[in-house]
Amino acid sequence: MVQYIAPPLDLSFAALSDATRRGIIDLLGHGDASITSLADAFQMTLTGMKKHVQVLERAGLVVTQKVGRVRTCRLGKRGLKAEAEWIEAHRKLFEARFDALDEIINEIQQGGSDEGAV
Amino acid sequence: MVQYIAPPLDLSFAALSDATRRGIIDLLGHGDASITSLADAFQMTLTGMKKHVQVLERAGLVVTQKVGRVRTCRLGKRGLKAEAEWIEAHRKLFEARFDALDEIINEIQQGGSDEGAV
DNA sequence: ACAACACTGAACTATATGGTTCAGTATATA
DNA sequence: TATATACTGAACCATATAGTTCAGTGTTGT
Repeated sequence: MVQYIAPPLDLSFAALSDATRRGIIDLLGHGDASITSLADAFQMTLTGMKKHVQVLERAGLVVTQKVGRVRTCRLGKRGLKAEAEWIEAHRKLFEARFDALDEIINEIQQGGSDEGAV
Repeated sequence: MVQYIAPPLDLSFAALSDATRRGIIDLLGHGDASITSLADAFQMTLTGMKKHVQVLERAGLVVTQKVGRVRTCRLGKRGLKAEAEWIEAHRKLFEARFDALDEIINEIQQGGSDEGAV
């Protein structure tokens, strides 16, 4: 069994940081597509589109397969699980932080000038 | 009322694509911090850390405030809502896509020639 | 055989990132 | 007042991105 090194979040978040690439994922969500059709859809040269697809591929978000002269792109099995998990975990941190702040504000408003050192 | 243009997902995903910056968010989730303390934590020059914080600030993920000579960084109120929403919506697309594939595979298998090509 | 098609690779541009050093400015402290 | 602290800005470096053009290669259709 070949060990699959999961592309780190670096690659997937970087891949998602471009609107064209998010659009590609969007489009592939509704059906597989060739490089040419993607290039048409986003008004871009074939070469330019190929680079975007490569970025998505490196991130594991898209897989491609060449049959004859056509390379077909589809969403990767990996999905967005790891990314969703990171975001959710940290969303909780954000909220916890604001709850802590609210407490401090409440304490200050109570009138007690005790150091709100959080 | 000043119109606040929400930083697009481009900026936040790009901000999250670096492990150091994800680490900063992690750290700020447990308490506010100065540039110096962050630079220490990540073994980096002050100037380098300041750039990271600026990237996070532009993305709206972190806010800073300078008091005296110390700039304190904390998590931004904006949170990760928009990012979570994008990820979740597209996670569903990924899964729907695989369900569609499974159906096709089932159909093929009904017909006999079982190419396990997935 | 030959033209059209789909992709690929190299090379080039402009800009951004991730980091540094070095030289400041402003603030706190002894 | 002098010194240390905390940050800031400019300049530099190497690499990556986002895009292009141009010149191929290999495949399909007539």
